[in-house]
Amino acid sequence: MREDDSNWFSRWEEELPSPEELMPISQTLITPDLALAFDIRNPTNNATANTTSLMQQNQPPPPPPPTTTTPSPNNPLPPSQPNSAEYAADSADLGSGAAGDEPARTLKRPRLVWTPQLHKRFVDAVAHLGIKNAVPKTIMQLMSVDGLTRENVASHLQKYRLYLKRMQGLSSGGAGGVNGTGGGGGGGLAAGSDAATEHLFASSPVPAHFLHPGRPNSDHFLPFVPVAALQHHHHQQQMAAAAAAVAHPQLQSQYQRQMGHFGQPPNGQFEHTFLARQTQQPVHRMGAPVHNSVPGFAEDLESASGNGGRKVLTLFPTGDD
DNA sequence: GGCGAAATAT
DNA sequence: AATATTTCGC
Repeated sequence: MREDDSNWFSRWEEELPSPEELMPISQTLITPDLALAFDIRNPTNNATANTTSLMQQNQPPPPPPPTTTTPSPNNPLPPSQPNSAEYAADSADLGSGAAGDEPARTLKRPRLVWTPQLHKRFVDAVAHLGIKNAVPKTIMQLMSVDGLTRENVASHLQKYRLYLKRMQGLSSGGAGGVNGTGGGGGGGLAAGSDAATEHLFASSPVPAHFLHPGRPNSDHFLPFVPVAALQHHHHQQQMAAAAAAVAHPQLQSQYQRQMGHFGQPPNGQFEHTFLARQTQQPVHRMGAPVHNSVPGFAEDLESASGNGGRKVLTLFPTGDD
């Protein structure tokens, strides 16, 4: 594993664009697409920007093993392949036409789509941190998913906690009907109010100790190794750029330029090429270097039951989710 | 300023 | 419906 890491890292290093390319003018420290991907607001900011470029245009290289607060992480989350966050194309920047002139300032990140993969990584992270240390910031760091913000995690975490709470109620108390919905959990789930949540959350197993508020996690082992963890590394910054590009067609040219740079040709499945109702997309399927066994992920366009027309994109691993 | 929970917005 | 954002108390 370690070898692999250094391996991809070397290549990653080699193929880095020259600083000049990424830093054309004094003010722009990073390319717009990267800025977008990293949630870095408009470089036209004053103050901090002009000091000394602490900011790097480079992706924070290999996920720094957060040995900080981790209790005794014998096996920290597999740094493996930090999934890139996928975004739904919301855009539709109607009306104001802000996109034209003053882009960066009013630019909004696209909505994060919590794919089962992403959620799984989330769960793994929480599992390894232990409930106590599992706060948005640390979770986010552990996940090391590019483009993922603290708020993304916080929002998701909030939902997830509610989910866990419900599960607890069902598994332990039960009888009294702690929740008004009363209905099933784990498998059946009839709860009307927040049944929808189930689908996503049910896609990843909930580590046992999550359900027991009492004791600290005695076992911090991976429930199971995520398929993505087996091999394939690199590709991260491309993903980030790509994700951004999905929602912002105008950036595509730059995005492609980037792709040219890192130029990892598409040979994988995985990370579907997902585009909302954008007019057209240049074939941008970047793949993980999925080699032999890894089945990868299949794409599934499923129209939600009772939901006319709306396409829900569900990434599901053909392996073990 | 981060966290968490609830309310509210998109 | 699924996320994001805001608000508020800590």
